[in-house]
Amino acid sequence: MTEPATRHRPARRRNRRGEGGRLREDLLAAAAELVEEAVDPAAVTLRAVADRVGVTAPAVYLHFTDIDALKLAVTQRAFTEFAAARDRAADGIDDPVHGLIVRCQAYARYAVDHPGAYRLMTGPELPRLAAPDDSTAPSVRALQGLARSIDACQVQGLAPRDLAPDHLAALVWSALHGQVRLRTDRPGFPWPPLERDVEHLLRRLVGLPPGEPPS
Amino acid sequence: MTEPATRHRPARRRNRRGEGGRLREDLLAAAAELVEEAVDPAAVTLRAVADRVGVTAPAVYLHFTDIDALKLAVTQRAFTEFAAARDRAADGIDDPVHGLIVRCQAYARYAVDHPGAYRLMTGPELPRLAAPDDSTAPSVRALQGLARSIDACQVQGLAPRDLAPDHLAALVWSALHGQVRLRTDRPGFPWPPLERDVEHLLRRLVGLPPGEPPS
DNA sequence: TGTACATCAGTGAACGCGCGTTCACTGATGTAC
DNA sequence: TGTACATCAGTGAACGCGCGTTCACTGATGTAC
Repeated sequence: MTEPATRHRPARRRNRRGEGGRLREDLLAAAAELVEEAVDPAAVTLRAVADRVGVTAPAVYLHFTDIDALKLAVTQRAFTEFAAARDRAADGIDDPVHGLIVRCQAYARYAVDHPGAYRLMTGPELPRLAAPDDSTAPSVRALQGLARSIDACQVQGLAPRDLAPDHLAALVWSALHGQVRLRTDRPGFPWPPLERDVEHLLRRLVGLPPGEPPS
Repeated sequence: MTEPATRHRPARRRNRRGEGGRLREDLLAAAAELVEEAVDPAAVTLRAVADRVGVTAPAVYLHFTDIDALKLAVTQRAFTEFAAARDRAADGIDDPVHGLIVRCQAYARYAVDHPGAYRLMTGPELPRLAAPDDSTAPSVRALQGLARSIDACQVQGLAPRDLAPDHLAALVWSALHGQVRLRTDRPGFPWPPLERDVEHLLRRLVGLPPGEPPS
């Protein structure tokens, strides 16, 4: 079923003295690759990561206290990249409605294109890896940003005030999450284009006025 | 971290001749229990199931060809129960709007109350266990039922026809899925009451008229 | 009603596997003199 | 400029564990006579 982990270990040169830290980067990159390739998150093992880098298993302990620390580091890096992708998409957009839609589209696009990282960030594994605060903080911050975007639309009269921005943000977030997870887990289903669906969700949930598609 | 699997094996009497089939039921029940208890689906192992029943591991092979067959049987049973719970909730309701809302609330309620079974039914594991048709058929059938409910609302003029029932059904399904999965995976978040959120989602996505809450 | 026997419902021991983790070590390389 | 040496960046072998799966077996029990 799964390939044995001891395969294709590439030739690798030992780092020079003082450059041992490079292995840390290599391990993170390899782990991120495996997270994306593996359908089953349990397939991301310490030995598989070490093997992909071309190093023996104990070498991982030079930079991480255990396999959980490595996974947590991968997750934290993913959160940073994820947030950056959303910021990049909304960069320079002034219209709050347009900005809200584009941000949510970027959310869904990144998640669908990085299903492994997204699973790690939102799945049941993170609470086990991180302290309660660390595991919820990034999501809570993203949610607050979403609530602010919705509030901006409401303040400018572009959306009705019938539900609090916080509450709407939670509804939108969960709807986006469902879109992403179902598309990832049921790829055989004839899904409509992602960006259009996200726009539909937003317009309907937030009550945005109909307008030309932003993308 | 996890309890060793070889714990608390209860005293168990061997079944009488001709009643060996009871073990099959016991195994299914024990596996379903473990599915609900385990945060990590990988913790539902053949040995853990056998141990819970009070039987040695090889006894499982008396009734299932391998561990995947057991998991698949658990999943199929869950699908049946899940559908029955929705039917039960909507039983005797004539108003299509009310029926639609109640059905979706029953969907979300069952899923939140049986997170393990729901994960098995909608997660990435099922496609590996079952043939493509078997893995999508129950969801597709449920989705068609949802589309019919939405269509009924549209036909009676209780919802706008601005989006096809199929498309709306997919949007609603994914939104429910997101609600359920996030509530399950981030239980620390201050979620509003589930039934109210489901009603909000439906009214907004489908465009139902505001009305008194059905529950 | 009593007994031999076939069958049924499992058991017990063993296998190879990959896992995370430990420990003592090695060999290249920068640095001090 | 040459050399001794400390340090760095890993290696290699081994551990105990739980896993799924196999195989030969055993002991209770229903049935045929």
